[in-house]
Amino acid sequence: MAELPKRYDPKAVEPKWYQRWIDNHDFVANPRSSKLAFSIVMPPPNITGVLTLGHVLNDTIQDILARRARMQGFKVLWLPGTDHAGIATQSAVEKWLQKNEGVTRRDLGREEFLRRVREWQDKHGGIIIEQLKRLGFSCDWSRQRYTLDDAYARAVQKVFVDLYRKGLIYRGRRMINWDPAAQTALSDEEVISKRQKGSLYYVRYEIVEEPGRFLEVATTRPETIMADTAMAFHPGDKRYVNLLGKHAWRPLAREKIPIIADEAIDPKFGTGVLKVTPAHDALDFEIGERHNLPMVDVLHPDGRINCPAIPELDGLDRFEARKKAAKILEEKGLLLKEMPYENNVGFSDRSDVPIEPRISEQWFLRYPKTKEALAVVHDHLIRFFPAHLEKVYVQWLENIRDWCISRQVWWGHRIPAWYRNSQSVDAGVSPAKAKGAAGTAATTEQENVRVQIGSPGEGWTQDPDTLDTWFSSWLWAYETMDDQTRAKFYPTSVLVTAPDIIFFWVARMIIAGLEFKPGKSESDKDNIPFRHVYFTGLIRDKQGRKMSKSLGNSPDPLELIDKYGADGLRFGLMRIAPSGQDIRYDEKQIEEGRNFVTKLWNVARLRQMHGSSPAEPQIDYRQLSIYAKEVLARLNETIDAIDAAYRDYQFNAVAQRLYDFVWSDYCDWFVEAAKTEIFSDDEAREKSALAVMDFVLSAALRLLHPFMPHITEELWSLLGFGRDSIQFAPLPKRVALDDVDLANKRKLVAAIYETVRAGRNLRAEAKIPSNQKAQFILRADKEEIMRETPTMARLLNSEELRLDRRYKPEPGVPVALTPLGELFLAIGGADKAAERERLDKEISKIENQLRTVEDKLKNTSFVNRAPAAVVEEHRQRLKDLSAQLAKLRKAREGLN
RNA sequence: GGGCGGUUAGCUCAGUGGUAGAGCGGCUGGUUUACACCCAGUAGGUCGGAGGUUCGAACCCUUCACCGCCCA
Repeated sequence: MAELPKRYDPKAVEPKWYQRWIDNHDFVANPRSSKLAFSIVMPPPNITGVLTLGHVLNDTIQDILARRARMQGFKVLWLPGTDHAGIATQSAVEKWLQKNEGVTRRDLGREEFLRRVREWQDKHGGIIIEQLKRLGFSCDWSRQRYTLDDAYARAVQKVFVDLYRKGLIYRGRRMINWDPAAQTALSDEEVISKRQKGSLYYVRYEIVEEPGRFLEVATTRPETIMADTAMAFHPGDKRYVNLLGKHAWRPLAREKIPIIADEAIDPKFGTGVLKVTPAHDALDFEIGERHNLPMVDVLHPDGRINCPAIPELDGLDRFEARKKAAKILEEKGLLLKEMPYENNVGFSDRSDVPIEPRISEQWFLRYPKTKEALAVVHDHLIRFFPAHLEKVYVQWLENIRDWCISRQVWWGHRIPAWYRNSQSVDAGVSPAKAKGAAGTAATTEQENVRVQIGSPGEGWTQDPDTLDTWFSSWLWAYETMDDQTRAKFYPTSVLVTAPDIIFFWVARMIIAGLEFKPGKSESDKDNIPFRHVYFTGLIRDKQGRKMSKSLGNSPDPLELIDKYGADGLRFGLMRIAPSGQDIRYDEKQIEEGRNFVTKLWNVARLRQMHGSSPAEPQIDYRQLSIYAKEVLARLNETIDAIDAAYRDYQFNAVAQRLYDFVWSDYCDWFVEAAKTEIFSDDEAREKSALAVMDFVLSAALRLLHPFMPHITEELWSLLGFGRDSIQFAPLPKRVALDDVDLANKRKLVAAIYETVRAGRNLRAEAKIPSNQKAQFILRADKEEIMRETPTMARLLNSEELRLDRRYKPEPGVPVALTPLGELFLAIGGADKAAERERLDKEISKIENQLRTVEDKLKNTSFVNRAPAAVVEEHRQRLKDLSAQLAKLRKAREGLN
């Protein structure tokens, strides 16, 4: 067997194994397999995207689940793919075109622009997939899908047509969220409300019927005054009742507008009077509908003012116009005051600019199956981890509103609606067209509109708009699978995603599954898209800020892989990923992951230096040292703890347990103790120790494989464990440790390790350098430790550990109390003063502990009411502490 | 305004009723034949504040403060 290189080199090892796994088709899911199915669909990254730490976190968790399931004997499908990301991709390409060719998409025209996007997609779309592969992810790449695949696109169109025929999709003229930067409508979910500092302007409107009398209004948006079509107050507001039915002069674009009363007005806000601007505010729109007010739109789609009547404002950007309008009012003496003001403004999740509420004709979906979607989560057909996110989901579903699904974007799934007259086709972009009443399915179901896949024939023009990207990705859980695959792998086992897309994606996928029923029966159980949803945390920087491109605080995972290896990055990240909480990222933690990988490598090297390992390590229970029994018992505990943590998706707990077991239990204690045997002349003992090393190492590699696939495969292969890939090796089971004496043996080991710690402390206190051998004497009366003294001496780095039950130390010889007896550090010329000080410190520590226990036991209600076992435990502690104290005091007296 | 998380060592976080923990960082000593990406030792905490329940509270309850998220 080749010697292991002194250093582990992930750069050489990781690509080698990944290529081999791919060549062997190890990740391909065969739907005809007789094994039980385990499946995950990967949340598809955007084709515009590059790999972020968020992807690493998310997809590493999926890989861990997939790899563990393979080892548990499941047939695993992990289905990858990408998302066309309508607005994001279109914006990216538009930006690129503007920068490099100085042209807009309208300059190019729809066909040419789409050709350019596809070009761009072919060049950039695969980048993130290749990046994912560097992390060792075990996706079935033969099944890679794209939301614009032909079959997938047909499915999206079919779903649209079906929902339309069911009357759930309709076209309507409604108040929507308009993104003036991207120039498209958005759904409610894509609007993020942010606290904004601005001004509250107090404006005077003169009463038409009572010249000289004014109505005062507080508004944050003076630039929309030209669109006011009424003034309104609360019907119960006594200040204004006498004005009802009269009129006010609109101060900009001067015109008479009625004064009305409406319940929706908050009499406590501002002056209690509202300027009603139905075309530019959702609440005002409702008021306008109730009072049959005209709607005046004074904004261009890009957010500039559209009001030729006022040349000073016409064409100005809305925010410049706001200041300008205030100035004009001030000059007219109609601006009373301007107060600093903070309010919530809706921002576009896409462009990060303030949204304009705007009347526009769009396509909407009335969500089906909302009750069922609530029930499947409530009844735990679908479980959320962490569970508290169920409440967020419930809250959204209970207040659900129709989904605006059309986008004024060219890149995406074009809406399969056709119009007979091409002039009425500019849907959405111009709010002035389509003058019909508020739309319903009935109004759109005219002979001039057809909803179907493919053109009805000549004279028909397709709707120019595309569908919200989420209207395609809500089918991702099953439209990515062919029939056979679906029969085997749907519903999927678990979805791993971030909590910020719980509405965008998770909830909508559940609804889609329940509505379209892709499962093998009609029952909800067979049609839910996944059984579990695990929500990861969001990764923040050291200061707790979100990772963002603009802050530049987002590290490049590829650089991290170069520095620390994919396994190091994966493990480091997993160890700090608590369930349901955000993650503070610090590169130090990735470094620790790398260090752990190195530790594993080195302990394997040590093993390998002592000869080859058998393919299937066996242990002979009768030959086991007490240290071996201890480490095997700890292995059992680790296996149990890991199982429990996996059940709750506590990946950080799994990682931490493995880290502690390998580093502390195995390397620091067992291996060090076993060196006595490994280096001994007794061949049987050496063989037994090496067998235990192999046994535990083999188990640890398998337990670690899902977290760090490359190095575990490399070591599995180099050490010759098993003939096949570790990927399909069964996970280790608990070792049968049926020694009736196990508890006593473990107690002895604990006492020995405790004694070693005490001795090391004595050395350090006595300032004996680590490289200098020391002499210890244990004043003990336990025969059973006789044969353990060589091991203890090794662990203490001492020449020897002498047992002497009658040992009489010179005054000043440092002593420590251990569970095995008094341990003396034999040094010449002991420093009496230092020892005195050390003992005094020790004595007062014990005295304090003793006092606490005594006080408790003196408390009769404690003794009477606490469980007997607890009281007994305290009594025992009292005994132990008293004995220790007596010994310490005796040692201290000798120094007087 | 409603809802949900969080507040434990300098930092990042475990700990869900019975003696406060880990890693990192700090300090001390060390190239001990697996590992300086390491080994050994060590300092450091009135568990956000105040009440309550209990023999006993970091943990359960109430309330307040601060930080974060979601929804209006």
